[in-house]
Parts: sequence; C-alpha cells; structure tokens
Amino acid sequence: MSKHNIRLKDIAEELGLSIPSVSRALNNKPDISEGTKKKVFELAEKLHYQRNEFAINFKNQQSFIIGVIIPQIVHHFFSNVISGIINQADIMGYNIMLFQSNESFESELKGVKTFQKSMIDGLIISLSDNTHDVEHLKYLQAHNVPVILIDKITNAMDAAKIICDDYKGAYYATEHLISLGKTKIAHITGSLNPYTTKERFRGYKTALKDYNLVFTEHLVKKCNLVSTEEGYTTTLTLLAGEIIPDAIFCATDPTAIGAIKAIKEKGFRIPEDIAVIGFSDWNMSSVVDPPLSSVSQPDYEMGKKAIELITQEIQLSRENKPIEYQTYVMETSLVLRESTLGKK
Amino acid sequence: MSKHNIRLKDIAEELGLSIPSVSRALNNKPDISEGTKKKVFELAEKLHYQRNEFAINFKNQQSFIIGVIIPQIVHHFFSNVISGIINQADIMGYNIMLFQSNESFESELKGVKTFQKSMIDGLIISLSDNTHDVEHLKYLQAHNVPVILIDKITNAMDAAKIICDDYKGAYYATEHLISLGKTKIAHITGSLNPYTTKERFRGYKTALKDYNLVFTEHLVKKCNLVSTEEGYTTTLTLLAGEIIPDAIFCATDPTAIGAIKAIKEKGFRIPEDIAVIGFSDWNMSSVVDPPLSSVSQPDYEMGKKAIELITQEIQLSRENKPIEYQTYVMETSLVLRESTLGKK
DNA sequence: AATATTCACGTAACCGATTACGTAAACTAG
DNA sequence: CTAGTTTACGTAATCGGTTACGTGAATATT
Repeated sequence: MSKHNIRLKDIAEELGLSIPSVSRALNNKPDISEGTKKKVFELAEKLHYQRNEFAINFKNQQSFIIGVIIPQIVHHFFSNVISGIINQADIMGYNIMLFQSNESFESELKGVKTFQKSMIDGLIISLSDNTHDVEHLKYLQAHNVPVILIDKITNAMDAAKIICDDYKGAYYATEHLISLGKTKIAHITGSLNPYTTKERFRGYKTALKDYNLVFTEHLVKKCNLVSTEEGYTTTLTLLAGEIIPDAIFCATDPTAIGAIKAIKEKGFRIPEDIAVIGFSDWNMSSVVDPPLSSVSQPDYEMGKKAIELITQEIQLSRENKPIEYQTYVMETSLVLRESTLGKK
Repeated sequence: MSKHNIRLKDIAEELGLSIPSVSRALNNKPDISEGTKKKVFELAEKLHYQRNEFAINFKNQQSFIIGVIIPQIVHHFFSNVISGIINQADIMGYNIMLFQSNESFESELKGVKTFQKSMIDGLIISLSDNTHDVEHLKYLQAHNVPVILIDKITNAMDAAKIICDDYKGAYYATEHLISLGKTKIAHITGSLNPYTTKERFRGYKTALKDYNLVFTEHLVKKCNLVSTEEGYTTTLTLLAGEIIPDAIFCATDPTAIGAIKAIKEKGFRIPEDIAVIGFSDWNMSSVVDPPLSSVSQPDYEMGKKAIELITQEIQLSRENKPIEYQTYVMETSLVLRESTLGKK
C-alpha cells in the first residue's frame, strides 16, 4: 500500500480547490460547474487518480468483503464451492476473504475473530467436524453480520443454510443398485460430519425398505476417515463376512475407490459380481478402473447460491429489515459409469 | 458490519474519560494511571469491546490483506498452493483475499484493479495463460505493492518468482525410465503455459542426450489441453506409429492417465511393455490402475514460501529499503508407483 | 518557599473520502 | 433598484482509532 498514491488533496491543491469540490466533481454531483468538473477530470486522469475504496468503505462502515471459512481447500467439493463463491461474489461486487479451519475448532474460532475485526460484511461457513459450540457465529449475527451455513451445518443456530439433498442422493444411488437386480447391498458409512453421513444412511435404508429388501446390519460398516485406505480395509472385511454383498454404496468416493481395489484384488468382477457406487463425484472418479458411478453434488451452484443469499441478507440487514432464514436443499444427480453399468 | 459495535467513545463516555485515555489504557501505554487502566479494562471486558482493525489499518495505511490471484481454484496444484498460502498467512498475521482469473486476461486485470482499490499490502499471482501484458502488475509495484509471481511466471517483469524445477523433475523422470532399461521413450508435451512445458521438454531431451539415447521427433507429441481425453487420443496415435515406445513421459498427470487407458485398451502391459510417468502427482494418480508414477511438486511449500517472501517485501517496502528480486526454484521429487515399477 | 519535574489526563490533528450546511457572488424578478 | 433565488464553492463534521502536544495539579528538589 503506497503512501504516495494520488489523493483528492493532491488534486485539490494543484487546482486551488477544496477537497469536497474535487470529490463532487469526480462523482458528478450537481453543485459544481462544468468548467471545474472538466479541469478536475483531466488532472485526475493525468495523475492516474484511483479512489481509495478503503477510506470510503471505512466511512460507510461497509467492507464489501465476505469471509469464507471451510475445513479444507484441497478437497474436490470445497474447491468447487469456493469457485462458485468467488465468481458470483465478483459479479455482485464483493471480495472474498478465505480461511481454512483444517477441521480444528480453535482455528475456526480464530478465523471468525480475525474476520470480525476486519469488519467483514458477512460470513459463509462450513463447520469443522470439531465444532459443537456456535456462540462465535451467534455473536456475529447479533452484531448484524449475516452468517450462512453451507454443507456442514448445525441445528444449534438459526441461519440460512445450504445443503445438498444427501438423503435423496443416497436414495437414488441405492435405488439404482436395486434396479440392476442387486439385493445384498452393503453400505460403508462414515462417522465424521454426522449430518450428511446420517442422511446418506437414511436414504439407503429407506430405499431398501421401499423396495422390500431386508436391511442387514452386517452389511453396514463404519469408516471414520472415509479414506481410500479405510475403504479398502473395510471392504476386505465385508468380503470376508458371511454374506457377500452384490453391491456397495459408499458414503464417499475415496471409500468407493478403496472398495474397488479390494474387490478387484479378491477376484470379483465389477459390476457383475459386485457393483460399486460412491458419493460426491470427485474428479478422480472418472479415471479409476472401472470408472466409478457416483452421486454428483451441485458444489459450484451451492457456492453461487451462498453469495446470492448473503448479499440479500447484507442488504436487508443494512435496511434494518427482518431476515427470514430458510434451509435450501439442492438437488444431487446420479453420474452412472462402469462400476455399476459395466462396459458399454 | 454492525453500527452498534462498542467503540472507544462508548467506554469513554461511560467512564467520563476522553477517547485517547481509553485508547492508552487499552494499549497499556505509560501515561495512564493504574486505577484508570483497571476501570477501562473491566468495562471493555464487560461490553465485549473489540478493536476495530479496519479503522486502525486505515490510519496506518496498511490492510494486512494479501491478494492472491490464480487461474483456477479447482486444480490439485493450485488448491495446495492456496492451502500453503492461507496457513502461512495466518501465522504471519495476514488475511488472504482470493480471486480466480479463469484463465482470462480481462478477468485477471479486473481482479488486480479491485484488489488495488481495496488497498492490498501485496499480491501473489499465477498468471493466466492469456496474460502477455503485465503493465497492471508493474503499476502495483510502482505504488509500493510488492508482487510475487508463482508457478506461471513471466520474464517481462522484475519481481520475486517462485517456480518448481520443472527441468530437473523432467530430467529425473526420464532418467528413471532409462534406468528401467527403456530406450524408446516418448514424450507428450503441452502447448499452453509455455514456460513449464518447455522446461519439462528440455529436461526430457537433456536426459536422453546424457544417456546417449537418440532423440526421435516422432516420439514427441503435442497436446493442447493436456487433458485425459487428449492423452488418450494422442497415445493411440503414438501406438499406431512406426516406432512403438517402451515408455511415455507425460507433461501432466491427466495426460498420463489418458495414456494408461489407451495402452491398456491396446493390450500392452504396464510397465513391462510400456512404462508411464506423469507430472504433478495429482491426488487421482495414486488411485488409477496401475497407480501412476509422477513428479511431485512442492505446491504447499511454494505457497508458504510466497507468503514468507511477500511479508518480507512488505516490511522492506514500508521501511523504504531496496528489494532484491530473486527467482526461487523449488525441488521436485519422484513418486514412484506401479506404472513404472510394476507390482511389488 | 520557590522552582523543576513528573503524572495523568485532555485537545487537536490525522488517515481519505463524503455529506450536511453555510455563504459570497451572480443572477432573476417585480 | 431591491429582494429572492440560484450557482458554485468552502467549512465543518464524520467514520474509529492513534499520536504529538499541551497543561493543571501533584510531587520533588534545592
């Protein structure tokens, strides 16, 4: 930040005018003569004058900065969410201040406090897995800073929330496996991020029930990290069990990729013997062998929606109008590939 | 941003003090009595007073914001760079304002201007493929805003630059293939992002030469988008040529993944008939079949280094000290997997 | 006791721009 | 020719905090 940027004062002094007159000229205010206006414009042009938005925002008590806190940037889903957030924020005239909590509550708390002191106009946050207390977010809200929860949400506070329909996505995925004639459908679930995982589990169970398939406790395995490695070992356990599944619905793509590896290693065919479907449609999913069917989440659109909502809330908040909080459930879609459909 | 945050004025009025006295008390300045200090601290605590950093930064003409512009967030390499940037910036007490150019020069230009008006203290930028003019960056520099180029750099301006050793990485990759006894080593190069691609090509050629292998023009193919699809079709062309390669060094991992698909489809064994190695070690590379050997870039460290450098430059710039620009070349490392080593 | 020093605070200026308000000079109207 | 209006500007206040400077009262020194 230069100390030698051109200020209104520089222009005013050179033209023998007062600072407000220069301001009025540059902003095309009525109370200024055409001649002065022209002189000011020309000098401003010549000196490459740029308005100091920092000063204006300070005066107007509005930063045009939206804080974004997510658990991890290096994540297919979140990087797409951020992409949507940034592109839409640009359209709406806002800047994005980004922070990652690395799944730590302390870090998230620190991020919120830093943002608060930086006078963000609003916060879009996806909670860390270790966040159970949301007083820091309620405090922001209480001070007229709109907060929007995205993906990893909580019921512990009233706010606009954006999620994708994990339940329906899981239901459709399971339904798809059923439509292939599979009857012994396993599910590898996760324990972290309770909300989405629970919803996926619920979708799985409901689909089984709706199609009159027996829910078998043995066919449901829990994975803590939902990683490729855990997917691999968990699937090996599944395959060594009494009931060998003929399909596996995994709560995440990495888990599904681990499952594919285990299934191939044990000599089963995919999808003939065991079909596999994941969740989230990671970019890697199309390149594994066989390419993985998955449930695609509207990540980019969720980010875009978050900006649309928060800019509205910021506006309402400035006008001291009441804000009605809704939860926006966005549709998922099935992306079918060889891991369920087989070779074309 | 609330209009009703607690200000020094509120505390001052309640205690019958002047605003500067409250300020001195809270900042533990000497010219204030212990009794007053205690009273101020207690009331500040009670009212949850938070310093308005926005105001202080405005006064100090320093925003503690570092602007970051990259072509795309949804990219394994860049998301890791940003991760390093954010974590290190947090340590150094800076905030990150993020923007993506989507590989558009106009968009990049707009981002730079917006950041400039927001009074960023420094800019870390990875140029879009369509950026040939860097006047916008030179302008920032001329106004004491340090600019650091990362990965996609240019020689058109003097600035600190951070790249990874594409040349050596490519050399090592080729050398590794040679060490496996491969003699007909093909290279799939790209045309975008000339600098890195050219360096990778140069590393490939030099390694061949150093090990007395013939450089064969036919074994080098150009891919514009370096995508999986292009890698696939390009490899099919290679395999239909007169000289069938016994190894392929691809300029990117997606290309290599496409190559693997084509090689498997044509019935060749990997790595026995044809070994494959990529570049960048995308997260998907470990899950393809066979797992892909690749050249790992120090993405996270590059981001971290960028923050270290820019905070130093900001400091020097504030002290009006001269800044010496260097180009930091960071080491790559080989990540060897089955696509060159075979099954263990 | 007279003077010097320290203490503890208040006042004013500032960061860069905007905006409400005030006011000479010029213009208009009756 | 005077009163009212418009024009085109300047002055002052503001945003929230920091800092240089000034000052009366208390304390210390000779």
